Amino acid sequence: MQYFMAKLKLHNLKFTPRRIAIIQLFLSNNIFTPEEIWNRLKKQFKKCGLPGVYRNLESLVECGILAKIHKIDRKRYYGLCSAKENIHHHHIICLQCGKVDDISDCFFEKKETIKGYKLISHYIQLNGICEGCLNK
Amino acid sequence: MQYFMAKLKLHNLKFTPRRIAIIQLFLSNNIFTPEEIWNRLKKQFKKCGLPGVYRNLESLVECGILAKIHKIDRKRYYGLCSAKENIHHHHIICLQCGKVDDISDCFFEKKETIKGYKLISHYIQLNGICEGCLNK
DNA sequence: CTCCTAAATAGAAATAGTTTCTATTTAATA
DNA sequence: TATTAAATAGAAACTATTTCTATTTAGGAG
Repeated sequence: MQYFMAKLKLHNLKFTPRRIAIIQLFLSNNIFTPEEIWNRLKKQFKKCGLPGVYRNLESLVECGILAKIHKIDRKRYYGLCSAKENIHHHHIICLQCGKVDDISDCFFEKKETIKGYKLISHYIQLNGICEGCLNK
Repeated sequence: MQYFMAKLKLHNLKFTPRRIAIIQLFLSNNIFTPEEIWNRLKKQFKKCGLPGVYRNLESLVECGILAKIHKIDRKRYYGLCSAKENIHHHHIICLQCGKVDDISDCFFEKKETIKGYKLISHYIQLNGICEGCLNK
């Protein structure tokens, strides 16, 4: 928790009960949609607004604690991001348990051009089954 | 146009004026959101519904004429897909003119596992500046 | 410990993007 | 030309997300 507190502080964000609860939910290493987070928070806090959840998830991304995960269902997912800040990396998620891991080995990072295009940015999302789930 | 007609036929889709118009818009090689397509179609057809545009774009993807393009702005984009059907490929888009090209050279295609995860699927979106725009 | 201020919050309402539904029309075969 | 599956418009519903306003709170300064 100290680690997260430091990250928040670095970005002038406060260490609120709401945020502690959100971070704790993510410590399971699962990915969640804003609504899933909201449903869980409502059990802990009798007052709890969905817009607040959206805001918190976004600020946690800003300070590098969470990462946005894109799936085909057009919902937003978030997961813990363990990579050092500002280091180019992507994420692989386990389709079974929702676990997220960082992938720093990126084919496109060094490429300057591809098919005549000057590469500016890219987005990679990997989906798989994690070791734990494979061994079940 | 013959080419597209054949693709549509293969999927039991009709060659309607609406679809011809949509395909023609994409022949510029640009990417468009459903709403952008709709705005352009409204000039040609006095009656024209947005749901119909959505349906058409989806069916054109189904038969391999268009590809879905993902950008960060949470809107749906579509672009012409020139790749042969069922061939694993990704897309690179020009951030300046919106041109789309296919990338068949994929680093992850042969990889079976990565970081202990058994790879199931992946999504790659490349953004760059095309040769034409670079030379301007 | 108390005051202060920027940041966080709830809740209501608005917005944006997309989908569903129903009735009508049309393309492309027989 | 008749037939029928597919395509359509338009209205309405729906879902995810954002904006707005007023109130509350965390955490540093004194």
